Amino acid sequence: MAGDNLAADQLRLFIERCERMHDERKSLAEDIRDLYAEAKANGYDAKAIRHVVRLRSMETHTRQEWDALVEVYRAAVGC
Amino acid sequence: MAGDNLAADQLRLFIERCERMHDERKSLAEDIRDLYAEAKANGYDAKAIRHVVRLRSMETHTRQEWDALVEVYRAAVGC
Amino acid sequence: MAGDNLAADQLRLFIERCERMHDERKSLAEDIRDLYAEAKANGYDAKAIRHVVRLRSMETHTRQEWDALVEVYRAAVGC
Amino acid sequence: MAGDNLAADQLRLFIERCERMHDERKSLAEDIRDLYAEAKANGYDAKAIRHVVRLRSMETHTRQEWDALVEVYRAAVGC
DNA sequence: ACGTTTGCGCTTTAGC
DNA sequence: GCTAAAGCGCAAACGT
Repeated sequence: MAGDNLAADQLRLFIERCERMHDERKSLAEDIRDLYAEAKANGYDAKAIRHVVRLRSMETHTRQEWDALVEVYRAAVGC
Repeated sequence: MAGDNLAADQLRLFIERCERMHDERKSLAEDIRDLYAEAKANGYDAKAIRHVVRLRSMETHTRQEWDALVEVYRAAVGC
Repeated sequence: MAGDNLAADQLRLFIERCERMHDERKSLAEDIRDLYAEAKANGYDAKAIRHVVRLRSMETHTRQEWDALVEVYRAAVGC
Repeated sequence: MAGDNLAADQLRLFIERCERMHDERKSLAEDIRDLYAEAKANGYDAKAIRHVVRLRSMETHTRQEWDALVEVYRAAVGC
């Protein structure tokens, strides 16, 4: 029946849209990896950059809380 | 010293480029999430779609692995 | 031939030893997860504990270098 | 204050427990590494053994995934 | 809302 | 030394 084909087509189109977006995400992840490789090639520490990016993505007060918590834990073990 | 400021500026610019790409990735993740929400709103099963998308990409990977394994075996018997 | 059987048995035993050790590792990983769950239940921040454990696993001078580097990067972006 | 010291001690003990388990895991990883080295020394192909071990565990996983997918499809058509 | 489970990306190690 | 693979941690997603 035509209605079934139509429904199947709509579902197929939806799935294909999802696949395209997943591909985009994968592609973007590769671009990010390339950027960090470029950072490394220019003498920067990629791991440290990632760390700072993560810190900056936090809200200010969240970051301050995190810093304080880590200080407490480090003090507890003396390092 | 001016050199230090220059170096710090370059580092800052690099980190900001990284941040922008991370933001893009986050934005894309939200888009994907929205797409699945739209699927759900249209009566589709988001989980099933995710499963199918994953299977399609996984089969390729499995096939590649199989091809590689066959290559190993062929090499082992020299043919 | 008996020699072939012997050789095959030895290989099989070896593979089974490998599998057992992989299982042990998996089991240990579960134990670690449980421990962090217990930490959380007692009001500790599991993520912060992981962070400190990682820092402590570094050599002292490596950790100091890491701390210094992060300070430089954080200063560059002002956070 | 004494209460603070007590709390810090408890935290320290917890972190040390975590560290011990991490050490155990690291030690086990080394044991596995040694086992593969022994395999190589005995003329076995370590890579092939790893591959076989991985395949054995993967097949189980794949079968489970397949069973789950069949369940989804059966549910979709109500049988 | 919470805990569990799963997928995804980063890190590190092994092999070439 | 570089590329490929595997372990590991984190975070989002699903069910309770």
